[in-house]
Amino acid sequence: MPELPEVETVRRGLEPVMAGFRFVRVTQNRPDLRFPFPERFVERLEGQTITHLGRRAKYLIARLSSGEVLVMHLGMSGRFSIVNGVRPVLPQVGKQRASDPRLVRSEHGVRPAGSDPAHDHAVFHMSGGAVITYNDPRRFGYMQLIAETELEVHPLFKSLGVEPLGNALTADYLASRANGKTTDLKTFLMDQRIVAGLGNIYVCEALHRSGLSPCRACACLADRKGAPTKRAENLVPTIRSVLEEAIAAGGSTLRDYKQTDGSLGYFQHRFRVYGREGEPCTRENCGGKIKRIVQGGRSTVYCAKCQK
DNA sequence: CATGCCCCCTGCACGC
DNA sequence: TGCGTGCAGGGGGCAT
Repeated sequence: MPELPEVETVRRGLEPVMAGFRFVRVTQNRPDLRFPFPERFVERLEGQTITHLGRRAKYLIARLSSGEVLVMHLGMSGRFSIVNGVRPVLPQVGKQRASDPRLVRSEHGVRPAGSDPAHDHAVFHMSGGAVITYNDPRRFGYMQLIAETELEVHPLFKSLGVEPLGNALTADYLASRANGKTTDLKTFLMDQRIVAGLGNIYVCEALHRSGLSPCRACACLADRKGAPTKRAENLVPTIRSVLEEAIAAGGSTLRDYKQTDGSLGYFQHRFRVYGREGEPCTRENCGGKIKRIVQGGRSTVYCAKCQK
């Protein structure tokens, strides 16, 4: 699920129940996700107040009163869900319970439909009453505790590129980073050391909107003198607008629900290439056909007719 | 230092 | 119905 717009959507969902509140109780249900949970994870969180909940690239960053920051990455399938301190009301135990459509049976017993307790890896009970559950079937996500003073030099952050929605993303910047490189444009934009927060979907969408082929050499963003080309000038606002539209739409929901309150993002309905392999190009009067190729081990979808 | 490939893990859609 | 295959929003680590 999560590229920058999804992570930002999650951040906005969590902020009202995390920022300014204290971890009253923390439950850690397994030793590791992608990496082991930090040493004494529960102890280092319980009692701490979150003074700020921010985002850098695809990371959520909770600043703690202890001087540490809790860094959370959602990987491919990580999700947070919030229950506001009240247990969901379940119907009576008995015959009618088994047939209640709000409930399902699983190896974990009868549980609310849509819940997935097998992959609830951490639970935060906040002082405001919210119960925040981190669920991640694939466990590509992770959490780290880092001293706030070391955040910028930490290996996770020190080589991150610019925020695509910040002032640092300019045509000049792209040109200077792309100049002389032989990488293709798609892989270049996916590289978190260049632009931090873009992922497969939004790179494909931005390239289609800007009419640029993902196969083109990224060096096309700079001219012979290293100055930005028209392509670079065009690409920057396109990247921004795709991300901004996606955030405004609550991100994209690909499989089940995604936002912290369980509601759906709906930007996926505005994908112009992603998930449209084999379909006619969505560009007015193009008439091309959207195809899928593999670049850097990841799928790229694009229209070879209107993306040059 | 840069690039390419494999891998982590689970679930789901698809074809037979 | 059941099974095998391929694919999925990310990115670390290793060989070259």
